[in-house]
Amino acid sequence: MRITDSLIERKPLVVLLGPTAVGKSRVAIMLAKALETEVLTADSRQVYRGMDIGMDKPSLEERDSVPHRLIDLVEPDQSFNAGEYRHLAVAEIDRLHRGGRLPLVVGGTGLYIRALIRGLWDGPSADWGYRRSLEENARQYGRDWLHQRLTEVDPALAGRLHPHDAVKIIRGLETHHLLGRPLSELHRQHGFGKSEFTTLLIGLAQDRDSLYRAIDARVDAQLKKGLLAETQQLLAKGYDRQLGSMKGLGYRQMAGYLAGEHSYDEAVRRLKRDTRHFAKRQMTWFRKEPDIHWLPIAENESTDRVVSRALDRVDRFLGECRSATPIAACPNPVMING
RNA sequence: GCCGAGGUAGCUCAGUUGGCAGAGCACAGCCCUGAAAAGGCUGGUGUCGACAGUUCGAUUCUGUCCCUCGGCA
Repeated sequence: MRITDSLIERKPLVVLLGPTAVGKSRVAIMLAKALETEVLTADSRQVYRGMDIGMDKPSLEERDSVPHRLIDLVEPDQSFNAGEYRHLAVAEIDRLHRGGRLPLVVGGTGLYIRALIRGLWDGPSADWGYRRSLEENARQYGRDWLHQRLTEVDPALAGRLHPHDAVKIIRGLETHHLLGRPLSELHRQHGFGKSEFTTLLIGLAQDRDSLYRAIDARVDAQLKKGLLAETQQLLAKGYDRQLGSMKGLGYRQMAGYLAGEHSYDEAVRRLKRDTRHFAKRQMTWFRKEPDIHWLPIAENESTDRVVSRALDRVDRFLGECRSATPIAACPNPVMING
């Protein structure tokens, strides 16, 4: 399906999101075929090469049938972040638009999706050397030391963050260190207010119990496919357990077992539990995201049926977009990002 | 049937020398602007097995009963 130039001007974008194990990837492949487009993954973990089973990447056959972009971008010991993601994703979307295609973004990383459709403040990425020195100081002077430092340079942000939330406190200190300005002020200026795309957000929703059953089943399937062996290979290549990528679900728990910290059964129990907790956090995030069109799906509902319901929604979206003369009348009102 | 141990939160259990019950796990709610599958916060009313007695007051003491698990028959 090609879309017309007048439509392309509006930069239409379809995003398929939802918690882990809800079946996004399966639906996405069929949706992409129907729309004659590609799958742009919005998953902070599928960017790592060699992490296939744990990150539940689509199979090679699936990737053969429909091009998947924005996966396998870096090695597990390389850093990646929301800013890079946005940069690359915008380029892919642009490429598809130029070819008259409707871009389809699929994923469960809430921040990446938000960053893509509403932007990020224009700041520096991580300074790992500085972060490590802050962590070292925190170890030496106590848990509240970082928070006290942040109170000195950015009291507004410090007031908003819990004293134990070291990751976000460190980002605030880092920004002040690099730019000399409080992060809270830069955030306020950005405000997530602008969207450069006309976006349809489709959320796949499943009732909690059946989603949890799906998670358990998927973990069992991942183990069967060789999650443990994959973890061993990654460790053997020298990827340390402390790496962000190795802290991903699956590798973290398997590495704990391999290090003799707990039994295999305990690793499996933890993996299932942690995956449930993760799914829950995803749902909390998405609940707050505005303008998501939720598709409730039944436990035994076929992928075909879900896809056809999603396609109906996409058709309606394109129709609304087409008939709307002023851009503001599009379903997801946009302000063109100057 | 007899002897022993036990019945307290969804689960495993602690505890109350008698004064409106508490941990771990599970579960739920939430925060989030370049680490985001990361990181962080919050949440415990539960006929303390049932009934009766003693007591100002019983989940705690006493009695009877019911149930579970061992052992002996």
